[in-house]
Amino acid sequence: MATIKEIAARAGVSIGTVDRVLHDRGHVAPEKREEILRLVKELNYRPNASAQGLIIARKKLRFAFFSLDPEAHPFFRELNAGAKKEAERLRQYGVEVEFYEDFEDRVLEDPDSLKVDGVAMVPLPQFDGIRDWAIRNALPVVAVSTRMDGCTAFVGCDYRQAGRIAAGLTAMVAGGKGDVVIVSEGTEEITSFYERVDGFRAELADRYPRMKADQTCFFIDHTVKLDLPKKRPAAFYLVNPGDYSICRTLQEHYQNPVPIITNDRPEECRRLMEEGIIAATVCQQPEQQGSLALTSLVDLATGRREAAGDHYTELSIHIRQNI
Amino acid sequence: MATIKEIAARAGVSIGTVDRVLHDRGHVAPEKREEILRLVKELNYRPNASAQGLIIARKKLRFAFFSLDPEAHPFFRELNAGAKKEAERLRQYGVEVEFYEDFEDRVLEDPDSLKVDGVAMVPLPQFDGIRDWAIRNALPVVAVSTRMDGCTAFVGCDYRQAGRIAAGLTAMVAGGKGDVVIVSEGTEEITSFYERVDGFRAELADRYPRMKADQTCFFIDHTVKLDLPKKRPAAFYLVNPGDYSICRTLQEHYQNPVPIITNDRPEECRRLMEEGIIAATVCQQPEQQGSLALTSLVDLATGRREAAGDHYTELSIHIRQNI
DNA sequence: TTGTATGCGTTATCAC
DNA sequence: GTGATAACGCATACAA
Repeated sequence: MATIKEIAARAGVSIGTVDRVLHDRGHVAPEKREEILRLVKELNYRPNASAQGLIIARKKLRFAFFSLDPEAHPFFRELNAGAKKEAERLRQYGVEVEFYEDFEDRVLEDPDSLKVDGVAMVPLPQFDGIRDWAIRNALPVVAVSTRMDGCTAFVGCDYRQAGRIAAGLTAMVAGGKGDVVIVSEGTEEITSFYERVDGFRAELADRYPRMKADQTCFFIDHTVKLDLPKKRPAAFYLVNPGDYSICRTLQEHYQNPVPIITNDRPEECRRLMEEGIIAATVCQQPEQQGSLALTSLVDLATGRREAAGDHYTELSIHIRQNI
Repeated sequence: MATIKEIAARAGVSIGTVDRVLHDRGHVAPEKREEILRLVKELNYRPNASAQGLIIARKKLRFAFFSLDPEAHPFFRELNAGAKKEAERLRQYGVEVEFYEDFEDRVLEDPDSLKVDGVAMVPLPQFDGIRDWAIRNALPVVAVSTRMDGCTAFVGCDYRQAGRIAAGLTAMVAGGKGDVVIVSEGTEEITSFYERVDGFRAELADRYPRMKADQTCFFIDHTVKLDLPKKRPAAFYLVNPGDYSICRTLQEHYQNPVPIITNDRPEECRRLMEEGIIAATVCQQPEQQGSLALTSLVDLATGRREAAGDHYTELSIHIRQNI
């Protein structure tokens, strides 16, 4: 591998001059500049990543990760786990990460006490203060799982596509025809809900003309029973449930069990797949989202502007054979 | 982050002494040793990865990757691409990788001309000479995609599990009952073939008593037609095809198209999924295999013995909505 | 048994 | 406009 030293030697200059050319800092004679750039190309020079890492380490970068306790929703267990694993890896490069998973934390009222070079957060109203503070201080802000105004980068999945994939799976289990009932917890239509449903219906309309999903049942504490249609549907699409045990209720409602397609796969979901109650699930890789949020922050804080923008995690399909 | 220097300062010794303790090289007074270990724990010391990378870079590691031209099988296109991408990344850490994709290469007859610190290879008889040479010279050998005697590590998927997943998908499209016909190219029963079929049948036997897959049809140039049963099967399981266009032949053979489940997803397979001819495929992440083979080699060559053994890539499911 | 010096490749500062 | 040099954290050879 070519080094800066080698290029300097060949060009008959010092490493300082090479460095100035590489970083476009001027103060270099045009002909020397040309010669150096020629050598860079010829030797296919790439800066040594370890050496650069050592330089970055002396910046002593610190970041804050705002999320929620897994009790709020199983999604956060995996998200936080992924972020913490990545934080441990980044620690080996001299980067530190603080985690806030609690609305009670006093940092929320006193953002100035945060001594960090950037923040990642799940967009929740409680964190708006932190976000605004970060934007005012020109610090990078990464939104995780849902988009947010004013953020530097977004890490999450394409919920519409997730809905489309769920539709494809539903068609598989239903033989490409019949009525699908959409089931969801609570009543509020959050982004992850309506984008998935939107994609789901769009895919049915585009590719499965013999299927439809007109009815939506919301439940709280399994009271979904009341709303279920008399006629056995071809499948259920269970959108972002916090509590998967609703599946048992759905399972027992008709003579023949109705196949269930759902999203994500926390522990409870895995068990139900194992039992054959959930036919398939579409996952958004929450652990990867946690990890990616932090690596994006590092990239942004070290001036890699290409880290700004959207980062989509892959959507994976799981059935009982690849839980 | 704590550094060796900080630990040395706190323990009242020099960094040389701390280093000797960390690497268990002896020649340290017991009480100093204890104190240093205590501090390491207390400060949760982790060596800086960039600094270590800089040390590794001066070893000027070189590896050789033996594979085949994509013409031999589409699998190699993705495998090689993944390996080359990783090689480019490793180059930033001062590691160089040579690629051999040709049986004609004269290195195969003269392994001693290889100046490398380890090799990765797809286990093919043509590479046996290289493998034996590497073993004689105590160099790490990584087998990719198929296991091999004498290798230090294996990178690939669990073909039996792949077969089981394919069975699960087949059951989904077939409604959990009916006869499945297994279709495969050529006549030779290579590992990837029989392990997948083995897993496929085992899964049907374990979980889908109303299904079976007794018949296997081998084809060369679409002559499979001759062997297909009169009665329309519930599904086809197309095992490791080099040429996916056989799907069109299968597709047209019966009045109603029979759903096809297959493995892997090179370009040709993606197109057929797009058209709705292939219902689903189980993929072994060939790109990740290429990448992982090289990172494992680096780990082995730098003394991380835990890199020895088996590395399984994830098995992913793809349908037309997540091609 | 212990400490010191050197170098890895890059960045950045400073003197000329 | 240019070059010399220190520093990042670690490993190691060598001196004491």
